[in-house]
Amino acid sequence: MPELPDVEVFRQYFEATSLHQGIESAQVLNDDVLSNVSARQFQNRVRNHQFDASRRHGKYLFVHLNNDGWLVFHFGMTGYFDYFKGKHKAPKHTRLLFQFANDYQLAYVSQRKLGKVSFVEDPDDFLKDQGLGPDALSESADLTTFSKALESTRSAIKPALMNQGHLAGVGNIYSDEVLFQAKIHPETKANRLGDAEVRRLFHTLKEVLKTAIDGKADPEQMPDSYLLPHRQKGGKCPACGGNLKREKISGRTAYYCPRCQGRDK
DNA sequence: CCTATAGCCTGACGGC
DNA sequence: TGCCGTCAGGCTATAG
Repeated sequence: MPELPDVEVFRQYFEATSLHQGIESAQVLNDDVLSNVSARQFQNRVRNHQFDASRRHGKYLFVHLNNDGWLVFHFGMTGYFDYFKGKHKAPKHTRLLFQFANDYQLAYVSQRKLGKVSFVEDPDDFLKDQGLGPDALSESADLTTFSKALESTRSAIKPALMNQGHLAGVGNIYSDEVLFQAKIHPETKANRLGDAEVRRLFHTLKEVLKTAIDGKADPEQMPDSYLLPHRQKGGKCPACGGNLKREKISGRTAYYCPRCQGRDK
């Protein structure tokens, strides 16, 4: 699930539920998801402290602890948070569980364990180490940067948009959505796009991500003109009604409308 | 250097 | 019902 819009919604959820709450304890139900700390270290650093700030960059969520240091959540393909009242059972595949003083708990759930949680002193150092580009919705992800990134690669536009080193936050689903809205074929070579197309793509990208966040990253809440709710086998193009095409592009499943999204490669 | 591909991990779904 | 293959909104290490 988690691309930029999803993670932004997780961040808002985290802020609304888990900020400024005394953490009485934390459980590590599966330490596969911890990347640079042991279960014991994790529990010790969290216990009797509070989360007091959050920040998102691309698909990463940073939460600050009031005793210094940040916890970094990455959600992989199947991660999410669930905040619930103490007595209830934690969801299946809960890997980490925070117990708050108000008798609520926050679960970090990750079915496939492709996500990771770690501790960092400085988020900016972490981002640099990961080689991440600017967050797709930030000011520093401007047209010039975007355009340079696309010129620098010979790959297809879809994987170029998903390259976190160029621009952080766009994944498989939203790259399809952005290309559909911009009416660009996903296999078009990134460095062959004309100036006008690059500009259109850039504005579409920002627009789609913002719209998705406004709709809580919920396909049901997307505008009728969006591909997302139709992105399934047998899906029809919301613009022309034609059959959507499903194809593997650099290892990932792409959906697009062959009629609306030209086929100039 | 670059880009493309297999592998990680677990479960859901469809076909036989 | 059971078994098997395929697929899944991410990233990394490795191969070419």
